[in-house]
Amino acid sequence: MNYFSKTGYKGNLTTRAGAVNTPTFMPDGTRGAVKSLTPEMVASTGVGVVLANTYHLHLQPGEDIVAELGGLHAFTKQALPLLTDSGGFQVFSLSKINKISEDGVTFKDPKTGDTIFLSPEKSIQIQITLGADMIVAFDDVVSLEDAERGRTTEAFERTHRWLERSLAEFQRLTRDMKAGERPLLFGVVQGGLDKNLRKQSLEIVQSLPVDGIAIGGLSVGESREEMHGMLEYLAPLYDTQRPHFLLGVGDPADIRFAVEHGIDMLDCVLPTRNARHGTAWVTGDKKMHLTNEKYKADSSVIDPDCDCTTCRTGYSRGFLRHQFKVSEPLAGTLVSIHNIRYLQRICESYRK
RNA sequence: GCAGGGUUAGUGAAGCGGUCAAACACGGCAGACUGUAAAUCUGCUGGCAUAUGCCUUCGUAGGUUCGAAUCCUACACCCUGCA
Repeated sequence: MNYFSKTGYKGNLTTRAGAVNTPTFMPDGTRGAVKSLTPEMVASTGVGVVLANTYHLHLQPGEDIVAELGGLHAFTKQALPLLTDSGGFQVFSLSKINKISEDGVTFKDPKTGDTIFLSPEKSIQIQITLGADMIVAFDDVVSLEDAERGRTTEAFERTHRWLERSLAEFQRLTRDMKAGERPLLFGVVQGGLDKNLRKQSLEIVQSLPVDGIAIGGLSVGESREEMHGMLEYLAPLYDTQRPHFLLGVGDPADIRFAVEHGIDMLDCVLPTRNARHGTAWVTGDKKMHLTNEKYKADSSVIDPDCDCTTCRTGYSRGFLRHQFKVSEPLAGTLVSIHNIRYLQRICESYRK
């Protein structure tokens, strides 16, 4: 029943900022903060790692400023181990404003007019300068539409070439670091919904001296069956000596499925975005729309079985609904705490 | 008292003879959101059936017209000038 015990990472994840129990859900603090939460609030949810994003922090305020202010931990006042995403996802999510070449990707921000260039080397440099404890190789993520146009193979191949470049740059920059000071590098597996490509990609990534394996290119709009099918297919192929990080997943049912199929780490914007939009998860993985009229005079907490700070403090559904209706940011904050805790509890339930 | 302007769905506000159950905004209701261009976006929002349909609405009461939220008359209330 507990597939995790058979395929999951065997040891605790050890980073230079401390050990992390797995499986673990990691909230996204894209621009250096988990939206609407203080580091104390984030810590109260029991999470072990917080993410930040290379693309966003490079654009603003710039990694040099972050470094000047003491690095990501000091800058964000976040003591928990930090993981930066490479900016590879922005190749997908900002595909309308970027241009991909073998060398790297050029982004043109339509708002600021800024042009930024990201390459495997550049992404690793930024992440090292930011001071993250775990970093991710710069990959080429394809959208479903692009996959239909046959870009999957191109992105798959490029991701591996870029991984070798990322790894070389990583080794160059960390050469003089002591073992305990060196951040961990994750390579990314691509291949779209093609099992053959996925298998090859996993073998290539696992053949390299990376510290962890990330599964990318899922949860980009494919069906749940397709995503689960791929996770099920990859599960027996994992090297259990290294942690497996499923990028961008998120939904309680997907987290359960992923963890039961050998995934050790997951990150997602869903708990915080849904929270800001008024949706909480409750026992049974059900969604609760707190803005619904039926909660107007509801004195119960979001989920009586939840041990998050929001539920334990006793904030009522009626109060939360009211704060949402009057657009008070506090509502999103309180529900973010609840949702992150909900996902973390799922992960904790799989730990031995 | 005289002259002029106004009264439109929960609110604000378009419309000024037919294609008007009536733009748009807000509010209301419901939903979506998966490595954050997302405190965002989508649908519905007179009533009843809900697929095309029917019924009652545009201050009130009459009238003109094949046809009125739109034109005319009277009345009610509000605003601005002059008394």
